[in-house]
Formats: sequence, C-alpha cells, structure tokens
Amino acid sequence: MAPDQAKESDQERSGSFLEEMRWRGFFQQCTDETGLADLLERETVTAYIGFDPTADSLHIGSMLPIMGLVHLQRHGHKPIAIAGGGTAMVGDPSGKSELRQMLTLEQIDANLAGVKAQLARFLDFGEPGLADLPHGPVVTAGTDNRGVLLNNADWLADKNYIEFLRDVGRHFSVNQMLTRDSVKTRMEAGLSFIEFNYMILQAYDFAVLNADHGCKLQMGGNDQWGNICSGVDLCRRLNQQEVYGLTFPLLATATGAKMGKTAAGAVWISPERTSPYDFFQYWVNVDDRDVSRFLRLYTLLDRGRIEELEKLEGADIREAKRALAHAVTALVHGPDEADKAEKAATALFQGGADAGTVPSDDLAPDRLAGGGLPLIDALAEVGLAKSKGEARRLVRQGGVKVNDTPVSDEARALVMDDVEDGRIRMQVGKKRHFHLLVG
RNA sequence: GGGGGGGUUCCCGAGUGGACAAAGGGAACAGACUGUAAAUCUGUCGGCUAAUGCCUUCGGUGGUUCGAAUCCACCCCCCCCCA
Repeated sequence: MAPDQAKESDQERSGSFLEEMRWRGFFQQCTDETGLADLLERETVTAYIGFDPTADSLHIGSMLPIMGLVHLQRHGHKPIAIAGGGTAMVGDPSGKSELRQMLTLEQIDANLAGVKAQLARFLDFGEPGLADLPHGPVVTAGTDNRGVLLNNADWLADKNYIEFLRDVGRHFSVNQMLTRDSVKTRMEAGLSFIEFNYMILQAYDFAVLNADHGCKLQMGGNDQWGNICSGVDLCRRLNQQEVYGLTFPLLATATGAKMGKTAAGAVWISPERTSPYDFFQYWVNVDDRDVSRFLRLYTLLDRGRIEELEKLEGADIREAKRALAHAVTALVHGPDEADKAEKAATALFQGGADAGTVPSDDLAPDRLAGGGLPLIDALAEVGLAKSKGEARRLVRQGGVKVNDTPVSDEARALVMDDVEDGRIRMQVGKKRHFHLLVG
C-alpha cells in the first residue's frame, strides 16, 4: 500500500464524526449543523441519548441509537446513556396513537438492570461491574471519554412540583407545545396531561445534563425531534448554553414493516428472548434492498469492506447478508456465538454436521416408547406450531419434515427409530428447525 | 350537564335475530418458483377432533327469545357537537 493511501484511510478513520454518521445513514436532522461541526472539531463533546426501560432487554430497534453513541465514542467524544427511569413513569406520547401502559416502579427497576448490562457491551463505561461481561465492551476508549450511565429518576423523582413549575415550567409556551407533531397527532385520539408533560421532562433532562455534565448534544430517533428541540431551547433559557440536537432516521424495512419485527415478535438483544441462532437468521433473511443500509447502520465494518460488499449482486448478495449477520451477531453476542450460529446455519442450509446452536430441547426417551410421541403434539410443544390445529395444517400442506423426510401422515408418531445421532430433527417450512435431543 | 356517533376475530373494516367462527383487505404461515432475497401464483389463517361435531369469541354484566355480534336494561371506554 502506498504511503499516501495509508494516510488517507487513516484520515478517513479519524474523519469527522458527522461525516461518518452521514455516510452510515444516521443523519436525519440537526439543529445547527455547522455549529455542531465546529464544536466537535474544538473539543471532546459530551452527548446523550435516552433509552426507555419498557422491557428488560433492548431490541434491534433501540440498537440504532446505541450505535450512534458507539460511533460518537469511537470518534473520541463522551457518550451518556440515560436509562429513563424517571420519564418511563410518565410515558412518551411520540409516535403512539394511544395512552401508553404505565409501568410500575418495580417493573422499571427490573428493566433498568437488564438494559444497563446490555448497554455496557457496546460502550466503555469504565465501570468494572458493568464492563466486566464475557466479551467486554466493543469500544476501548481512553479515560477522558468514558461513557456515563445515568438514571433520570435520580433528579426527576423527588422534584417538587411547585418548584419545578417555577424553574422550568415558566420557560415553556403551551402555544408552542401544541404545535408539536407529537401533540398534534394525538389531539384526535386524546392526550392525557401526564403525557403532555413528557417533552418538558425530557427537555429538563437535557438541561440537567448540560449543567452537571457539560453535555452539549442530544441524539435520538427522529420521533424525538420535537422533544430534543425543546431541550435545546431550555438549555439556552435556563443555562444560557448553546447546545445541539441530532436525529436518526426512523427505520423501516424495504417492505415497510417496522424494524425488527418477525412472526415471533421483536428481535431482542437478550439471548434469553432471541437466541443467537435466531438473531443471526434474522439478518441473513433480510430483504436484498436492506442489506447495504443495515451494513452501514448496524455493523462497525469499515467503509472499504462495506463498499466491497455493496458491489455484490444477485445471488452473491447472500455473502453480504452472511457478513452482516456475522458482524451484528458478533457485536451483540460475541464472536464465538456468531461463529456458532453461522456454523449451525451452514449445517442446516448447506448440509453439514455441526448443528450445535440450532434451537433444541431434551426429550425423555420413554416418551418415544409404545405408540411413540405424536408428531402433531411434538410440533406444538416445542413451539414450531402455535397449536395442534396449526401443526395439523402444516403437515397437511406438506410443510413438515422429520430428519429431512417430508411427512404427509397427520398421525405420524415419533419413535426411537427416528433418533439419529442422539437427536430427532424437525423442520417446518424452509427455515424453522428444532432438534429433540434424546437420552 | 345536554345531544349525536362508536367499541367486531393480530390490524383495518363489513355485518342489525337463524344460512356467522363472522364478508373484504392487510399482516402472517405453508406450497410452487428462487438465491435461506423480492415479485408472482395456490392454499391456510380461534381451540379441540381422524371425522361428524363440540367448545370459546364480536367492550362488560344481566335479560328477552327455540335461537343474539345483531333486540332490551344497566355499566365502562372513545370520538363529535352544544353548555
């Protein structure tokens, strides 16, 4: 490689954060792009994103903002992740058509614990308790830009109402609040007062972070634009500070579906909710048209590698999908799990022996005794079918295979003779596999 | 507080006493075709059953009827208009 080429790629790597965000497709809107660009140039910028602890795990929808923070930290800036324990008590009306179900404090606490641990896998928080995970954080940062993880309940929960109104409420114009899209879209369906307050609380978060942590940038999904702008305004009024907002596009798949939804529900980061194998498969099965976008958004592969993969056409796109699946799985579950999932997929779809991480369960041998275990029951039991009726239908439609042999008899029962290498392999459709481990 | 409209199966949305497990569309699932892709075509799409059939469902609770998603009473929730 010629010296100047090396220099160029070096520069690219250390190129501007905004540039990379733009190239990767993270950039939707910015409150003041040139102002922000200057700031990022001048100093180590502290930026934050809020995460709602609505479940005890993040899913790949919420992974996008995480990646935003990851890039920020890689560019030497300091990320703050807010687990919104305080705001979760209120409920964000943005992008929702109905009043959100309110969470109890216990639920929120439990969810926070789960989400915290997951965030620590992506960002260097420099906290032994958190970063001390099997694979450690993806990013190694210096001490000056270590991430911080905060719970906004710490400053919201005990806030005195009257005091809050006097200090913060006076800076908000109801007229302006009513013009927010998040509010307007709810004017028909109804918007409770508590939800109406959400944007104030989020703006206050920003102001607190700005005052206490020098935070000058808030990022988030584009549905947060209104809330972010409110925060920028509040920082100016309350702290006389010029701060910035940056939003990411709201992702939909090529077919228009919400990101990360499958028949089985959302695709979760927690291996308990979505197994690494299923996680890997989700990415392999992505629409051709989404591959390039997802490579940029969800992986840390470098620009050259991604552009190489983007050149692939036709059936070769599968190679890009495998690279995508492996990279994202490695990011979330670690390289070992990614390798295992890939091996399992290869075994199932291209023939091979290593089926290690294919979803499976133990089966007591005595259940195969006598008349055996009706296949219909087995399918329903392991979740390959939602009910016995569905299992029956699947068999009728020719969608079920046992040990690679199509089954047409609804009364088929699994017996000892079906056990090969200690397992009975069941398959529904082309892609759903399950192994019963016998003995 | 007064008047009007509405709550149907995963979603949208028909259905005003039996033929309704409920039209149609979407989503989803299976088959064919493919590249573990898309598009297209075919089939399926509450539960149990080999099947006949049985059971559960149309905001909630009671009632009228041989029979109710459909009629009546009360209640809950939502929207609109007036005050």
